[in-house]
Amino acid sequence: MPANVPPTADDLIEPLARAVRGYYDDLAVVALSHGLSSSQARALIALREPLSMRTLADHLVCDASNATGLIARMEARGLVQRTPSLEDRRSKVVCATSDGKELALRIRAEMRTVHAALEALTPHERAALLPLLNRLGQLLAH
Amino acid sequence: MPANVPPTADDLIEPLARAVRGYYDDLAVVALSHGLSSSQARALIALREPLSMRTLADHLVCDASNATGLIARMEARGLVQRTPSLEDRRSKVVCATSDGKELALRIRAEMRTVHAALEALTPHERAALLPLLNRLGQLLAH
DNA sequence: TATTGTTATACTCTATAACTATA
DNA sequence: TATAGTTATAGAGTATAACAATA
Repeated sequence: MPANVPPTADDLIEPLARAVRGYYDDLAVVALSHGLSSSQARALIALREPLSMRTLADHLVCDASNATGLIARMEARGLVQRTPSLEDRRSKVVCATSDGKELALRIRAEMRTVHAALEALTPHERAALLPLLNRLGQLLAH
Repeated sequence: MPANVPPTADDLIEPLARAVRGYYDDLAVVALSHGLSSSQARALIALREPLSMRTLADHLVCDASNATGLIARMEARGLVQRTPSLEDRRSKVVCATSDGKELALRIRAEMRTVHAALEALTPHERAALLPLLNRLGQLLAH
């Protein structure tokens, strides 16, 4: 048995990248099966809470003009809705419709590879992983 | 203190999604700063080892015709190279050039949010996280 | 017959630039 | 002046269909 040296941040990069890629591939496949691009899936997931166009574009790390087209297509499909903001007359608020919310839930539920992976973990592993994921999520949110 | 009930797979989905999103956003921003799209960055990272066009397309979860255009643009930029396969004359092998390999390393190194997050973890947390990420990565690889 | 890679086509994603309305 | 959203435009990503070469 080697000396019990704690791993460095660099030691974690590669395993983290693999896990992330596995998750993202699953999401892309499931979203595609519902006719959603990855961007649309990300937008729909972000729209659990209503957001302004500006905030949504920031969240998607894309230009505002891109968000316009993206949301316009999703609105034409009945997944989201734009309404004028009451506070700032320049601004619009985007909400997921009931159809949109339902689709978001279904996509999340149909990510079988991810679900299977998490269920394959032992209760002990899950208990150890949860606080670490919460920590990571907090630290990674810019 | 509440009863020590181990978390279910569902309890982990949301924290996992947040962590993944943080990682992926960081990657997209850094890749963009080098003029690479997310797809190109994914391809370049996948090309640590030479792959056939077919295998690469499978890896990127996209159609083969898409891989053709993607790799053609990267080849024009000198990041990758296509050579005929010696074993199967229908097939081509894609390799990252030295420029391509260097760029992949730089992108990985410049993901400062991810690095900072991993470095903010305590040695104990890192030691606990490493085997869990390896498990997850293995389970998520389809 | 099946598979690998490509081309042609059409649509979506994305950034830049220019514009209107509002702050 | 600065900001929110849109439109126009151009280049990149993506799937479908059809094709040539090879297995």
